[in-house]
Amino acid sequence: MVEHSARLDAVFHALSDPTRRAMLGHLAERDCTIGELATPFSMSFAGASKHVRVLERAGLLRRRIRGRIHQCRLQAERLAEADAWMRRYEHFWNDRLDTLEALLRAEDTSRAKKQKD
Amino acid sequence: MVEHSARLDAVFHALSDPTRRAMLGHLAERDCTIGELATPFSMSFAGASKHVRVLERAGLLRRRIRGRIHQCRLQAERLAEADAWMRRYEHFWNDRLDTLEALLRAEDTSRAKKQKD
DNA sequence: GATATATTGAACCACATGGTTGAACATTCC
DNA sequence: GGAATGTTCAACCATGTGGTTCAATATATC
Repeated sequence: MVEHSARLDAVFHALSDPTRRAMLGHLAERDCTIGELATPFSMSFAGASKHVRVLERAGLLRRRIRGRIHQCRLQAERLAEADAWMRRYEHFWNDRLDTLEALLRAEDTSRAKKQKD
Repeated sequence: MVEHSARLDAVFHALSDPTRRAMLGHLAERDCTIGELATPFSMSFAGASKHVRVLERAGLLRRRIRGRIHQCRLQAERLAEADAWMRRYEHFWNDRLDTLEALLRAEDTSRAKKQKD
């Protein structure tokens, strides 16, 4: 497996802040300028700019500078990497369902037996 | 939607450190004591203990104290929550494939046309 | 050229982080 | 009881974090 480690560090760190997650939410609907990303949060422009840079360094958005406007676009490949990491644990959170399913199957079997008897 | 925000903060923060991700990797294979979690990393016992607490507070592991031994078990529900959050973006990282597919289809169509001509 | 707009940079603050060390605690073993 | 084992606590350190403010830069508009 490739050495994704530092990348995952950056992505998970970027996602660990609710402001940044909300920014990604906005970017999911449409491309945004820094200003548009800043205004929903009662926060200084410079503060928002820092958050955007964290997202950018994590590879979660791409910035296109057109004149004085910085247009940001969601870039989800790194999210995919992070998701791939998480899915290695998928069967752990499905186990309860699996167990339940097994129980139901066993119940059916015993009921079928009873009917035969 | 429920207010998962603080939980997601904690989970993503916990995942943003490579040592902690590796610890989860070990826990995925078998339950471990704090000592077993600490030894693979050239790190003090107390340091490992801190990491474990971060994972515990994020709800990613459960600790069962039996005498002087603290047995840790992976608990993946919170991973599932984080994964659910990420999958809202799933179509973004599938878009490239979709686009490629569309291009291939278009190419086929135009080739078919040429053959007709 | 002057002014308004969009963004970053730099300096700062309070606080959290990842790490250490050494002492303390609790339990098990001899 | 005494010694070894497994773990945490407390204090400390260097660095990073999320936030601010104010100045600087670059572009657009009048």
